[in-house]
Amino acid sequence: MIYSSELIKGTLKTIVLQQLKQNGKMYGYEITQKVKELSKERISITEGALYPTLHALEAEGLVQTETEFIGKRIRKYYRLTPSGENKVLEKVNELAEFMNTMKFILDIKPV
Amino acid sequence: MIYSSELIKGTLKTIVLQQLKQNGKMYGYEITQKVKELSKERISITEGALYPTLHALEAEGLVQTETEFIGKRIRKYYRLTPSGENKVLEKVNELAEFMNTMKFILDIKPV
DNA sequence: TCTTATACATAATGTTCTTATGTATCTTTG
DNA sequence: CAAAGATACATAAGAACATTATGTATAAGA
Repeated sequence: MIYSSELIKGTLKTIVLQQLKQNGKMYGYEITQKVKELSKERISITEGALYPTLHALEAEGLVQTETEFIGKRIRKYYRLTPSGENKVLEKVNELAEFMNTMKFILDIKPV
Repeated sequence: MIYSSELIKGTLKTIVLQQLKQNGKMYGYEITQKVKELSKERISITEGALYPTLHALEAEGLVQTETEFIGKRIRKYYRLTPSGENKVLEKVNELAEFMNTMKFILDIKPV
């Protein structure tokens, strides 16, 4: 079952930042594949969503980039800046608390 | 701490439907107050978000309304239709699974 | 050689929220 | 008793963020 896209809304930045935290440096396409794999095909990050998000994170100073050439093909790596390191902790904590609140409100039993 | 609004995105319909399931019938303002109370002030549903959502749920046939007068003031009660009863189960299950997937991806430890 | 995968990016569009505004009644407080 | 705040509905303009479509280009596999 693929999660309906509206659920991803609001969590995309957090997912991206946490992936960068866990893996040091990653390029865009790699992030989409990693998230697809981790979610067992249930979360697909579209390119139209990912790239603007990465550019926004860079503009906010939360990530920095380095460009590499693999043969002739460009590859743009992203990694967290120090302020990105702080931000990811905040974002993940907030989401964790939000999910607990939602479980309470929706009366969802632990598995 | 108030949850940043982007987290609510995509979960509002589910929250509203589940409230109606738990409480039988409710009016709009009552839903905002109940959710505020349950979330310990951390989730505020704005009227600009709530009323269009309720109207959309009605247009989709998931809820039906009955209007009451309290003195001279109107009060519009919403309750689930049979198809709304099915939908709320779907939506809550999907959200529960999504949250489990997110916990896994974000490496969030159980409390 | 053709298709699929890799890899970036942007633009038009759609959805859904926030913020602002509007109307009106009821209750509390100085 | 007048003003302020709470109750209760609703809509419109604007912002935010995603989808879908499109574009460019290289690499790998059938």
